[in-house]
Order: sequence, then C-alpha cells, then structure tokens
Amino acid sequence: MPAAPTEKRIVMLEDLLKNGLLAALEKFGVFEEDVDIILEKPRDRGHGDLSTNLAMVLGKRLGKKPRELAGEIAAGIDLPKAVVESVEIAGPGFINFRLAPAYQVELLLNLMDPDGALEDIRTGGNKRINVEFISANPTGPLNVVSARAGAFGMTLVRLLDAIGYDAHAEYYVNDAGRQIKLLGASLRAHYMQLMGESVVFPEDGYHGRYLEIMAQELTEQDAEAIVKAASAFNDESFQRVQAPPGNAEDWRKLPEDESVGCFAKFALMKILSWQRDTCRRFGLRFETWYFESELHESKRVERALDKLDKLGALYVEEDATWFRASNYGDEQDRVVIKADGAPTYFLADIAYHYHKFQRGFEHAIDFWGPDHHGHITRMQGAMEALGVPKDWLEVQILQQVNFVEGGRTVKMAKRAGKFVTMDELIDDVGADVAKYLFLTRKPNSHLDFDLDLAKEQSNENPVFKVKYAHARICKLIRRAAEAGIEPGQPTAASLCKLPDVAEWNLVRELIRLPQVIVSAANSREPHRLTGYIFDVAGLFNQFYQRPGSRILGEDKELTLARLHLCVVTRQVLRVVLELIGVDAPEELEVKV
RNA sequence: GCGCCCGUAGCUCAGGUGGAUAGAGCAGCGGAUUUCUAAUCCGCAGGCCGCAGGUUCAAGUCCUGCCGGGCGUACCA
Repeated sequence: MPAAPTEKRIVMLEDLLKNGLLAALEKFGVFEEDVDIILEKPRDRGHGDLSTNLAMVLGKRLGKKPRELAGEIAAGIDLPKAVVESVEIAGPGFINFRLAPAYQVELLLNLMDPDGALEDIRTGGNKRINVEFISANPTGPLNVVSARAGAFGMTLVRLLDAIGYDAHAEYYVNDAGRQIKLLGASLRAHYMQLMGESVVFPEDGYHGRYLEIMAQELTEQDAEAIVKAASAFNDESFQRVQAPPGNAEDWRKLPEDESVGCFAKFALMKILSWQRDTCRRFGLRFETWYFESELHESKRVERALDKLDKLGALYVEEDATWFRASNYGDEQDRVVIKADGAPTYFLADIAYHYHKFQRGFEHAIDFWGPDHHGHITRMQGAMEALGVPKDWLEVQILQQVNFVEGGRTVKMAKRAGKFVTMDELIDDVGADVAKYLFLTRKPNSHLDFDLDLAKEQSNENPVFKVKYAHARICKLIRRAAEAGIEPGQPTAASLCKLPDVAEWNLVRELIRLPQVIVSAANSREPHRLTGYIFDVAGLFNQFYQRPGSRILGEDKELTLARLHLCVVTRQVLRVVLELIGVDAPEELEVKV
C-alpha cells in the first residue's frame, strides 16, 4: 500500500514553483509560515500555464502596490529553464509561469507510460469502497431514472478504481415487505381475471401492462417451464431467486396468503431477470446483489434493533418503537417498529447499512433519488448511533430526469404503469448515447432528456463528435501505415518538433488528464469527463483541420511528430471513454 | 411552515479550493472544402450570471434576505 503523493509530478512542479517563490520572498521578510501560496491554472491561455495571486495577497501587508511587488518577486525568482520557460507579470499583479515545451512533452509521454501519470494518481491505497446504485424496487422493469443512476454509479466505480481504490458495485433488492405482497396480489388478480374469475383488484396495486402480459404467460406455462425460467439465476448472487412449486393453477388453489406469496415469488423472479438483463445491456456489472429478505432471515434486522436498544437509542410510544433521530440532527424521531409489530423499511435499511459496514468497507457511497433526500440525516444518524464513523456513509442525490417528447414533458408514474423503460431507451438511442448524455450534467442538476433529439442520432449529439475523433485518428494511423510510416511509441525528440499553436493547444489539454480524473472522482462529478473529451475532440479537430496543412505530409519528421500527437490523443480518448463505459470504435460509418 | 436542489446567451448547459475580457453545443447569419471519412473547421451576432444588500484588493462563485421553479416533509417502500 504505497503512500503515494497525490499527482506526484504535478505536485513536484508546484513544489518547485512554490520554493522558488519562497526564496524570492525572503528579502521581504515573508516566510513559508506567513503565507499560503496558491497556484492555479489561468482560464485564459495567454496568461500562461500556472499563475499565482501572491503579490495581490501580500500587497497590503507589505505596503506595496501589487503590480510593483509582483515585478520585484518575479525578478528575484530562479527556476530551471528546462521546466519554466518564462515568468511574467500581468493584470493587477498576477505572476504567470509558462512551462517549457520540453517539460510539457515529458508530461505528455507520461500518459503513455503504464507507470507514468496514471499510476501516480493511484493514491487510494486499495481501500474498499462500496458504491450502491439503482436499487430499484423489483416491482417493474427498470425505468430511465435508473439509467441515469447506472451511468453515474458505474462510472464512479471505475473512477475510484482509477485513483487506486477498490470500488465495489452493489445493488440492493427490496424483496420483502408490503410492496412485494401487493405485487403478488396484483399479478394474481390479473391471472384470476384471465381465468374468468371476478376478483377485486388490490387497492394501490400495480397496473402496469407488463403484469397483464406476465399473467397471460402464466396461463400458458407449465411447471417445468417456470422452473426452467428460474434456472437462469444459477449464479451465486441470485441463489435466493427460486421458482415457487407447481404451476399457476396450483398457486391459485392455495389459501389467499400462500397464493399471493407464490405469485409474488414468480413476479419477482421475472422482474429481476429483466432488471438484471437490462443492467447487462447497459454495461453495468454488480459484484453484489443484496437481498433484503436475507436481512430478515439472518436476523440482522433484529440484531440491529437490539443493538440500538442496548445503546439507548430507542423508546416506545403509542405502541410503536422509535429511533431517537432528533439526537442526530433529524427534525424528529423515526419509527422503526410499527404499532402492529412490523419493522419499517427504515429499520431494514439500518440493518443493511450496518452489515455493509461489518463487511469491511471503509467507505460507502449511495446514490439516491431526490425523493429520499430527507432520509439522509436519519440514516447517517442511525449509523452514528451504532458507532460507525461519522463520514462513513456518503449519500449522493441524483436529481430527477424529465423526459421531453414532442416539446412536452413526459410524466412518469410507476403505479400508473406509464413510463419509459430503460430497455426502450437503449433500443431507441443506444446504450452509448444514453450513457454519454446522462453524464453531461452534474448529478444534482435536473436533467431534461430530449427523447426526440437523442433518437435522432444527428450531429447535434456530442458523443458522435468524440467517437468520430477517435475513429479518425485510427484511420490516420492506418493510412500512415499504408504509406510505410509506423509511428510506434511517441518520443520526446519527435514531439518537441511540433511547430503549430493548434498542436500545443492540444498538448496542454491532453496533459490535464490525470487532474481531470482525480477531480471527477473526488468531487463525484463524472460530467467533468465528458466535458473534457468533448474539448479534446474539438482541439484535435482544430489541429486536424488547420488550413493548408496535413498531418501526413512531405516532411517525414513533422509527419512522425504529428502522428505521435495523434497516438497520445487516441490514448487519452480511450482512457476516458473506457471510464464512462462508452465504446471507442476504430471506424465509424459516415451518414450522409 | 420547515428542509433539499435549481435559476448564467433564443434553447440545453459548462464555469476545481473566490481571480484577469463569463464559455461551449444547438438554433440564426456569413465563410472554408475537388477529405488524411465534413458527424469537420473559421468568423459574426447574441449576457443587469433571478433581485437586493454584505464580506474584500477581487464575487457567477462566499454570507444574509427576498422572488421564481422542482422535490420532499408517513407507524409507504
């Protein structure tokens, strides 16, 4: 477990500059402990590669005009020319540093080196982090809201792995409680109706068309077919998914409670198989599918309750048992055992998260919908009460997705059975486009997803621009090979020969990759990745299209240098596309 | 009522720990091009960054109060 410094090479550069500045400050009687030197990347490239506001911060204290002070500091600074090409004064008193091209090239080559920049950012020490996302109720097909969660969760898992954590994707299945009974009763009612019996459809039952279809199937399936369907769940995560004995006719004849249970079991089995397949289609890989029913059977729910009780975090009032959530910042206390003796969902959730902690995860990240944000405080409070470290559970709220079709918002309501399913989305726009578009917005902003636009597959779609840039580079390299030029691994000698501004603009963007990955991971904002490769693709296109100059030209050395730049660009695009789970094609068919 | 999120160009949105002239895509207008696959590139136009105060050398960014929109506020899950 190496205690690697964050972004080693970047830090080295910053230390170099800071030490240089500190040395220059000595004659003003300012020392390290007096000042916090901040180096930042200027927005405007004309202002160099790194910049400090030091003179403005110190101006007042030293009784000097910031701009003059900046000049004096800059004059006294001594830095190796191989790293810093120039130090300039600008604006109200900024000191701007411009990096030497050779140094930028070194950073660029690190991106190609397996032990280079991308290894330097692996600072997580292989700590295990649990990332739970989607966890949709198993009462219907996954809808598009889950698609956004899937795109985010999976990308965050890969990002955390990229910075050296051991991230673990998990899906929590709420296969217990009232809703499952309701699901079973709804399916049973549909089935009975098909068999010519008049039954009252359960109040608050599920009206989705998928249940009618499922009931229809049941009228045709025999016991063997049902068992066969269950056998699709032969992998370890799904051991709990079993077909009920017999066939639908047998279930119908059972006493109502048992009958509903059989129908529920069947519905659960079918729906889980849909959800699992949809996740696979979307490129989501869960290490664990965690079943709520297991929590109840293993008595973890009871044990969590006992533990809370022993710690004095519970009390009884009006026949219900309450958790003292208000002691932990919640507005009020919360019920864990209802007056009728049944545990609440909250209690099961406490047991679930406590077990997650006991399973050895050093940190847990949950993605929740906006309708659950009110639960964060009580959940964290319960963890705190159980002695779990305060920041152990982190909850990310993913704001709602509004689907717009024909200029109007499509309202989705699961119980009303009216929603766009994730499968439909994948069918219509493709998994890659959907993933990319979901990842263009930050998690806590509402997202308007224009279905018409996404389905159009027109050039308005940014994902095509990025894929196209990648394919174009592949084609260029193939072309070069046909002409007898094999670029091989890029070299410093060659890259230093790049003559154009457009090329160096691209270089400067490419070498940001490690920082972009680190910041996207730590801020839990994967949208920085899509923004970044969009910019990389744009800068590549500028380089590619610059007037009167081709990449494959007469001058062998120049051609090689530019091909090397292409190779690094391709590498960067690949790394990021892989992080967001989008394919990087070697070729794209151009649509007219 | 209370809590959370959002308010930036006509539209959809970016704008790490406060920095220099607030950016991009789309839509609009005008160009480039006999392609290394044009799903491209260049230019123009478009902004009281919701409003009002405050903090400071410096505020789209931080603080307070409003206004507007979304969501939540169960002995449901």
